[in-house]
Amino acid sequence: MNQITKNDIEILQKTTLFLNMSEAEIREMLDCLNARKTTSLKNTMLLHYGDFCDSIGIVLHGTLHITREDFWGNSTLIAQCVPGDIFGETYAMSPNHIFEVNVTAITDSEILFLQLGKILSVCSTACTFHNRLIQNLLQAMASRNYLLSKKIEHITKRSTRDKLLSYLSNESRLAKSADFTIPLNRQQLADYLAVDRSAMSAELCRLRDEGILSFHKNEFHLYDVY
Amino acid sequence: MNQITKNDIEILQKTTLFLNMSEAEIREMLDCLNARKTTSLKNTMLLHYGDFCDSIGIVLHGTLHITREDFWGNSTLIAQCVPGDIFGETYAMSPNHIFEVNVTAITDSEILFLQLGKILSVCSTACTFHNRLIQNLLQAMASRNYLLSKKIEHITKRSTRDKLLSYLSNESRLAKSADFTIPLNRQQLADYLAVDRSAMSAELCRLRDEGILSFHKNEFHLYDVY
DNA sequence: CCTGATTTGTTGTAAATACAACAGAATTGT
DNA sequence: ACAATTCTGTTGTATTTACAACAAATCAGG
Repeated sequence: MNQITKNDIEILQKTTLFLNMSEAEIREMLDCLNARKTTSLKNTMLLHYGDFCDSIGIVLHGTLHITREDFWGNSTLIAQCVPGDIFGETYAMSPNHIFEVNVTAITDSEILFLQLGKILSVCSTACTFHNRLIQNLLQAMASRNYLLSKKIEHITKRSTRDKLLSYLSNESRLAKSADFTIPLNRQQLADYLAVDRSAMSAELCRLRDEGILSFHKNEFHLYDVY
Repeated sequence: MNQITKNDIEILQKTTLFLNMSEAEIREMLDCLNARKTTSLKNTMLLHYGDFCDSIGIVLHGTLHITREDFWGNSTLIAQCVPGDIFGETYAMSPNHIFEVNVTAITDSEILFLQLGKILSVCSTACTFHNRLIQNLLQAMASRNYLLSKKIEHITKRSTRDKLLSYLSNESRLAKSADFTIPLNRQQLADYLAVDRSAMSAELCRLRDEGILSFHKNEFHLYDVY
């Protein structure tokens, strides 16, 4: 079993799950959660489709790719996980605990696994932070849910134009202002909205020319016209 | 305060949250969760963007529409809720508890609200089913998460063809067979994949003609060709 | 069995999008 | 300051998709 370092703890302290807990508190929790720290070398698959999985993973170092293969064997990237990210909680919470994606380390990586069953049952040592942890886990899942719903909302729109307006409208709302800065560059935005970058770029300019919005780099402004 | 009827309990018993609990157990829980049953008349908005919301809703009767308005005031349907469905858990679990969508009763409806804070803190009466409820809530959120992720996976594909193959490939996997029946008709599938029905129908036939799959009504078969 | 309603497939056309290739702007590292 | 690299916008073309309108098939009820 690998030792959990002070550095690891610092990473955990930045995760939703252990936010604002002290090192001592976290170490107590890890004990209680039957934490296992594992290492995966570059380009090795650490979790496979069909694996039994009752634990959630937290990336400590490195980068993981979550992928899925279709009927014909074509692989698609679903998510990329970097230090601090949680993965597998959906499958760990599913009734049969069967993992339905592949997880591959694309660099040498360290991952911490926490046994979810231990989180759910009140632990015998009745550690003080148990409730906090449950609350944090629920919050993390709610937050993921929120992000997924938002993405679906944008991506479901039929045209590139409507996808852009849906996304920008939401960013404006977040900023509570018609002026706002988006955190994605053009390529990232195109990937997020599942459209072609150059076509999207052209559409943005059309929206600008029609006086619906204006932008300079990543700063946008929406005009209240109708 | 409206009375919770035996009929209401029967609906609750079919929800993920209270699955397999007895009437007595549920009534004890409801007390502990500060449950409020409310009535909404047809076409009234019962929750608004910006409302404070620390409770999750369960539909007992009627139909609700969850919608969102964009910057310019255009409204989009996000989800439809029918008896047994849970809603609002994402916002109830968010840090600031601010509701970001609108909920409208489109028929006369009855809704049960459960105060989420009560779920999270171990209740003073230490009711036996508290842990079960937390576990069920986590499972419900995981399950929603799973569905959202799946949808994103399909819908992110650039062409109608790839969306179809992604969806059908997954259904085949669920059925553990190259033969399977899908639970959606053509219009529903088109809506789910965010494409035009007739274009999708045409694409399905093209896939059939190319020998990639075959179908009869909602029964499909995928061919293992390359 | 018949009728009307619903679902599914078909086709042509207009519109939107992807794709490819490139030019200019901005950024980074030296 | 310069070169190399990345990012963004532009344009033309081929492809894909939406849309509309309709035909065929299927379904539901009387």
